[in-house]
Amino acid sequence: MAARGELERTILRVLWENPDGLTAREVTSALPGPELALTTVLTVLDRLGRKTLVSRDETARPHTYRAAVSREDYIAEIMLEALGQAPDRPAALSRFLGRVAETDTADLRRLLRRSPPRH
Amino acid sequence: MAARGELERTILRVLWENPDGLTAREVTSALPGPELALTTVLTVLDRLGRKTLVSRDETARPHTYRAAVSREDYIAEIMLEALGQAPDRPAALSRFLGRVAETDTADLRRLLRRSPPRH
DNA sequence: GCGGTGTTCTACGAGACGTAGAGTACTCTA
DNA sequence: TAGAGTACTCTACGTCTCGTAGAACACCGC
Repeated sequence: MAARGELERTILRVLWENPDGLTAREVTSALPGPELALTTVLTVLDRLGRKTLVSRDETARPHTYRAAVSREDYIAEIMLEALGQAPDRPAALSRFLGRVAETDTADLRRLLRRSPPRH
Repeated sequence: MAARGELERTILRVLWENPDGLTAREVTSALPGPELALTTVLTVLDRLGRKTLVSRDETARPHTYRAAVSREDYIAEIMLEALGQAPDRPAALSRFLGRVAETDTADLRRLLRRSPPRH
């Protein structure tokens, strides 16, 4: 299940940028724009928790919230899910390659070289 | 804008599987499960049209509906959009490669070989 | 025990989506 | 060319997600 709302994604981003975790109040402060009510942020953190995208450390009293998935995993997951819908995967990959930036194809080449094919 | 609902995606899939286009009634028949009301399908086709995911030929009277985006483009678009959210694109690509099937990495190698880097 | 702060419960409005009836428009045929 | 049948549009409603936050409850330090 993915974070589909704007606020959900923004909060996830804030948590990704603070790997050590933040309190709800800190998240609130870190959010751009006019400050939201603390309860609003807590509600969204709770929803993200139900989606297992955020975990919470309840040992200390102002609980600490952390992203439960790495940003890269999250993104890779979405990409995989999209690719999984293709009946013709090579075709989808081909379109993908045709649209990514040059630097991305260069990165892909490098990455594929690093982990050579186990025949 | 992506088709987020189940029915919207299913209808898109039916249209992708019938590249010559279908009438609303034909879409209705092609849908799995108990037959929906024709108006239901027409409503969804209209919504997909507003999202520019479906086009319609109005010259003949039972209008003909077609997917306005290829399945591969649609999928590549979602993948690109996800990748675009990564501040560290190579890292995201790396995770992606680490999770795709072996056949996919093989395909990627082949595709990257076919269109060599313009240094 | 009390006051302040954090957390949970409950709620509401907006928007997307599945669903489809009522009304309107078109077209074919008698 | 008028009627019948079919297709399309308009409107609508229930459900779900999401942004938003107050009210109520729990906890901790003084």
